[in-house]
Amino acid sequence: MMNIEEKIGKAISKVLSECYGEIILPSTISLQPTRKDFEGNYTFVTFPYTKVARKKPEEIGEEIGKLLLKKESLIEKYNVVKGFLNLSISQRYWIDLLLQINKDKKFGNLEKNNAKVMVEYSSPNTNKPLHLGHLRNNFLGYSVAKIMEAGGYEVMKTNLVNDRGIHICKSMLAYQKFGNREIPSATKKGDKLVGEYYVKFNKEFKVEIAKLITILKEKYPEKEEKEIIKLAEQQSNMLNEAKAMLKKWEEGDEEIVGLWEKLNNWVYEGFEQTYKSMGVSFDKIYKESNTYLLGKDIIEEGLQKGVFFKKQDNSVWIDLSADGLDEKLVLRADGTSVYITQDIGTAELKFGDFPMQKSVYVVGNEQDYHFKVLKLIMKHLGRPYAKGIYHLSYGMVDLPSGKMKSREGTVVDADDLITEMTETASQRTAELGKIDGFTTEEAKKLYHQLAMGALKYYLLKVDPKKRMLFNPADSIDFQGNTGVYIQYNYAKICAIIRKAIKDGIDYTNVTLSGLTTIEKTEEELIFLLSQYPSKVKEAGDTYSPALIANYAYELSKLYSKFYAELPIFSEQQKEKLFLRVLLSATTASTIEKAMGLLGIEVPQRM
RNA sequence: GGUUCUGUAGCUCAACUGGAUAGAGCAACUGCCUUCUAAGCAGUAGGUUCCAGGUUCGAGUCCUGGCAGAAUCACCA
Repeated sequence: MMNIEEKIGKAISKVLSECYGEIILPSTISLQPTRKDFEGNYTFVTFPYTKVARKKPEEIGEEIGKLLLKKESLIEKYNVVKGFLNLSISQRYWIDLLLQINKDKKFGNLEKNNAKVMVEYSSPNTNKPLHLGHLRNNFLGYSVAKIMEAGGYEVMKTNLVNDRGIHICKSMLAYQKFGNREIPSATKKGDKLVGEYYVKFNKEFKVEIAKLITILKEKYPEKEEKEIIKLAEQQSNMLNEAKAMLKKWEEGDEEIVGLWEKLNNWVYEGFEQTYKSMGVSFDKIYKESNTYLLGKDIIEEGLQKGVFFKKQDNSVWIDLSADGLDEKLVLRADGTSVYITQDIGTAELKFGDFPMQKSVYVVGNEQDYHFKVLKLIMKHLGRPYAKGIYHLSYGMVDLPSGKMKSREGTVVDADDLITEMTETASQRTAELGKIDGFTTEEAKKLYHQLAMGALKYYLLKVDPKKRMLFNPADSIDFQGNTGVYIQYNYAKICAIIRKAIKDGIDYTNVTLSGLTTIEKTEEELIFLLSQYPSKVKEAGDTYSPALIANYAYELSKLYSKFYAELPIFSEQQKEKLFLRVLLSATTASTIEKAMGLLGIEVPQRM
């Protein structure tokens, strides 16, 4: 099926070339949907051609419009307002288009493009539970993966777990000191338990540091605050013990590794539950404990290639001043890795596992610099996948009180938030008296769907790179521009379909051959439905679930208008009735697909 | 201080990549449940798109210079 926009574009380009003797490529022609307040479906802007044509924009519009009317049978009418040529497509075209869309089972799934993309997201630390910021990350990552899949890519979702390092040792140490053999329970998941010990460490550490600072200040009244703090940290038993623990872990000390495995497994079990309730999943999990030594061989390679250079102290650097950045350390003087060393190695590992054209990293915007550097380094090393590295950078979710700090325990916990939302969904549903005929199981499922719908939509409808404010005091809305609104429209359509089936209306095999005119709202709805594939493409090209979210809302809103405006089952003309049921069904399946790309389930009833 | 990102209605966000009179939701106000689900529909009100220049037929969008906020510029990850 040839895209109508392409078709019109070609026709316009031909007509333009004929009239004004200059070759104008179809690709340069911009065709836009006509604004609501004007008659027509597509608008062609004639301003840019005044120079070539040596005519007024209105005249060009008239001239082109007249010729198009003659040459392109799909175009039925036109009108010109200033430099805008508005074209009306025949209503029969829209009816045929709807029939086509409905038959196309893969509508919205773009053709396979034989390219692979890896999406890394979530990437939690095993010393603290998942919080609101992770929710944004996980929903974004999962959704982008889905969108790329629909865009024709072969997708691999990965999760790089940060399961080692000094921060992990901190919770291990606190557990060792104060744990009393506590184990996870029904009321306290493993990740929560370990997270508590991380907070405990920091609390104790703070007390110790405060004491040390007082003593040191007396001892060295001449020293500056900064120096005192540094000294205090050097003398801190807590910190030194944690460091010693890390060293033992790296040496493979049995007891420490055992403790590490025990705590981490608790955390994984906890995460597993949270991921499940979030509805996200991964195809492959990488652990930093396996990757943290990678990358050194590539540093060696880079040295030989002259991409990197050694300083006198033997530390290895890359000079990125030609790229507008500065020098960056890639290996310490003692030969140990830094963060970027591992990421270089991991990038290579990933490409070996899954030779992808694109590699998406869903990571917060505080790491913009890091990923810029990573991409440049891979480029200088001549890696084929360097070009495809894309940092999907998203803004932090702030609280009214400011930034969330796990260290101090001032975070909105993911599990708590989900529970709370489910609670709200249950209350709202009860208030509206909408649980008639639901079993307890079904009701429970619905509450979860609604809660997650509201939450995911809330986090995904905003442009990823914008930071957002979350106020726990006013809960996430269930009315207006929300996930629940979209789910509600879907459920309403499901009721229509159920009724149609019950009444024996077979709308799936109709030709609607007697129908020549449709209502304005119906036309608009078909038009919007036809836009779905290009939205999928655009969302994939820009890695933006927000586009899909906004589309799903617009579609629901327009359907809602249609639903209120036009009768379905009381319609006397049979073919109109069929058309409306068909339109409803197509809208429902498109809503379901779009929401699926966001990772949001839609209920049959609510 | 350098770099990057952000700034649109009281609040939360859009705006088809430079197009027509900048659109939605929340909050406020007015109607609409005896008709397919009112978690809804229709409407009213709300704007110097941070400021100042520039580019052109045309700027929220592009360029320059400011202002405000955030992140980053760690041999932390």
